[in-house]
Amino acid sequence: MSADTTPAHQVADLRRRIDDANYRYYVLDDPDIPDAEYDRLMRELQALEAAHPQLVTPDSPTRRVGAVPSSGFAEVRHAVPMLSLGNAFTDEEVGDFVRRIEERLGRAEPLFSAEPKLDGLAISLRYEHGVFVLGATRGDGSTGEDVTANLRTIRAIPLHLRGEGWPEVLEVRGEVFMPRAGFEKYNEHARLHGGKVLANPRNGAAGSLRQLDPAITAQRPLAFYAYALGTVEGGTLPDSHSATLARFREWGLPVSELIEQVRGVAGLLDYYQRMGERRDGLPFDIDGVVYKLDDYAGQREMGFVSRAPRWAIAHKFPALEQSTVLEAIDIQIGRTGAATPVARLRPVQVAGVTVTNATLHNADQIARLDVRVGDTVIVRRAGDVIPEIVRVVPEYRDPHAPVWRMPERCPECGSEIVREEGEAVWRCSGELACPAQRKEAIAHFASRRAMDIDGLGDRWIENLCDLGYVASVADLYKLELDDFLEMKRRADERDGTVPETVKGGKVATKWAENLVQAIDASRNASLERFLFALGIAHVGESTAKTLSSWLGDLDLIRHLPWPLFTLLPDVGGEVGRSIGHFFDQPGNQQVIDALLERGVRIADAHAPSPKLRAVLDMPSVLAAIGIPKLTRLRAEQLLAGLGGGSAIIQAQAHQLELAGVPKDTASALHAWLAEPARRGLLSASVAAVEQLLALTPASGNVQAGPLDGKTVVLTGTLVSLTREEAKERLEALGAKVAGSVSKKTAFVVAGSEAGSKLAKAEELGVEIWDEARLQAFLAHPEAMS
DNA sequence: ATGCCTCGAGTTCA
DNA sequence: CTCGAGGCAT
Repeated sequence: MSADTTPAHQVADLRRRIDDANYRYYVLDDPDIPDAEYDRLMRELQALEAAHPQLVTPDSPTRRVGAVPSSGFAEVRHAVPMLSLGNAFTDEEVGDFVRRIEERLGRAEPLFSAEPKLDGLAISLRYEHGVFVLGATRGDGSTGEDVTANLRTIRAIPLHLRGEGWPEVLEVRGEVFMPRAGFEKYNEHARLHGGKVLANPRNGAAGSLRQLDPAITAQRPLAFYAYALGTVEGGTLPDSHSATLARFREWGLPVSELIEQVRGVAGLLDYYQRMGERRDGLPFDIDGVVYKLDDYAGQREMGFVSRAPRWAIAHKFPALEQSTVLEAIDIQIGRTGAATPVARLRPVQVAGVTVTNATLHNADQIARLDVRVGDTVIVRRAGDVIPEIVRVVPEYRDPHAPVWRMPERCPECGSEIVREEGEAVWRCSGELACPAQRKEAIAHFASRRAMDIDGLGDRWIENLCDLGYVASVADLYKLELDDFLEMKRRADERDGTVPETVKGGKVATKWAENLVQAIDASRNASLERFLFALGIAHVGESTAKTLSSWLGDLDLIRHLPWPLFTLLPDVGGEVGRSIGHFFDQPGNQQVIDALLERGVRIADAHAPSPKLRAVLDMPSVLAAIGIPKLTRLRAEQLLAGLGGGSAIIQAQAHQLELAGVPKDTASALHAWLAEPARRGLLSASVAAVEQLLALTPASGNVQAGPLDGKTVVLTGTLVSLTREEAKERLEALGAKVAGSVSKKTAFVVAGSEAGSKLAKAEELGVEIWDEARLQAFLAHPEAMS
């Protein structure tokens, strides 16, 4: 056995490699070994130390957990007090801060260190001869609690310093925090296993350090950044803050990469602005930034006011959370009848805007939060723009406030509000008898992505409906200029508003002319948009496109038995039935007839796509109908045995069995067929298969696109073309343009200011194209793969 | 049956 | 953007 494979050497080697791995991960942010490898090293070290207990040292990485649970925390006095910071909320306050320093020091634009203000817990770490010996919370600034055992479990905190040149005693101050990803993951795990769910990352970090059992702290995903100096004995440090932080890094202490050196008020405010923009994208929560005068001589000269230094200040971001009072919960009825509770709030400023409404999603959400009218609630505007109610403040609850219940009747039409078995949403059962659903249906029909009737907004739709000009979307196409003007006159009269006038005192009419023209322009519609505009449940843009491109003709679609729809990609039983149900309603067919009568034309009707031949087979249709026990395989046998689809309807039970179908399947089929409506559906479906086959061209111009079968995703802002144009051009080459990134995505086109989708793509290792690459590809699609 | 992956639907404010 | 839920691959 050679000298460097003795247990002592092996232990030393393993410890060095583990320390290096931690250093690369937490300080350099550049891990070089996978987690599994790290775990392997740790296990190896544990095994060696178990076999050779004499080799165990207190600063071994295996000793991070090991202390027994304590019954309380000892007090620790901070020799150098841990400071609190003054706050600035406005640019003026920052200007005042800088001016005070410049005046007292007699220097213009001194150098500042600008740092993110982490939302965690301030702590102090004491290293003696390079070994971590004591860690304490801030407490009241002069006395904190000894949480050494808990801090030892945090991998970002080195148990001994690297390199050389550290003073005999070094106190490092910094922030312990919980990165968002770790917080989410921890909570997900806790929810699944019935553990304690943490309210937010900040509370998570604080609570974790106050655990009496370090083994619990070890489970929590905590991290640490150093940002200040405490006591120093027996050694010297550089004469500036930024140089000290650089030294910290060399010694293996993690320091945020976001810290910068800036000058002048403009430099400070620019940093604040940039951090504000990046805030949502950071892996941890920050509640502002901190500016510190960089040179220690200047800091000493500035001194303190009470406990806060005059040489540093925290510039806070506007609060993302605010409390306000929930004044009412209203019910909003959507296009599909969904009854959505909306919180009416006492107006409050959140992250720079006034919030008065917030969605409560559905009744379950209200029950979860236990929100009641009159409650004081916390409102948040997080990464997205949409405000939400985070929780109620139970202390301010009126003890007599009743639990909120979904009203039994629709506030718009009085119909019953019902909930489907197993569904989350409650719906108004009034359908098109409900004025709210009618208005929403019309608004959807007219919307940009549907028929695109420019200028027909909510206000006009409301008036047209309320004053009886329009009951269905078809009525839009019989309106004339005078109808609009009369409608406006009556609306003004009703509301007591004064009609708008143009020069010369005449009543304004241009808006009405524009509307008539916009409605006329919408008469030429593509089948895809028209189908989408109808507002069939489960048929959005994508499904409308599928129906249009595969079937091609409105007349065909509106009379097709529903099982046929399920042959198309992404259309299953639920969606197929929904389409069929829509066209089964005589009222809907009448509306379509009226639209066509009043001049709506489908611009791009065509024969069914040749692609249809590949999927158009009788067994699939039979299997889709949902006859008990009748799988595709059985359907095939059945058809072979009976010699055709229509024979099934006439067949007696024993004939079915003769056809080679098991007894139970045969009797199930027979029982199913007993109902006339089902026989009708079956025979119509069988006939439709034949008809469709006859209509579908055998083959044809199914040319292979270079992107056939590939899914691509667009994100960010493109300069040379709009997102719509890019989508169309990619689709023309055979691509499917999806809205979210997954591992199946072929590539992501990232424009400027790309956000989460780009991050997701990077995470999944999906190919990323910039705009130039897209342009090059579109110019010569055949040249690239 | 289970677990992705998409799609549909609903939502706020300037 | 985010949920819920449908479709489909495994």
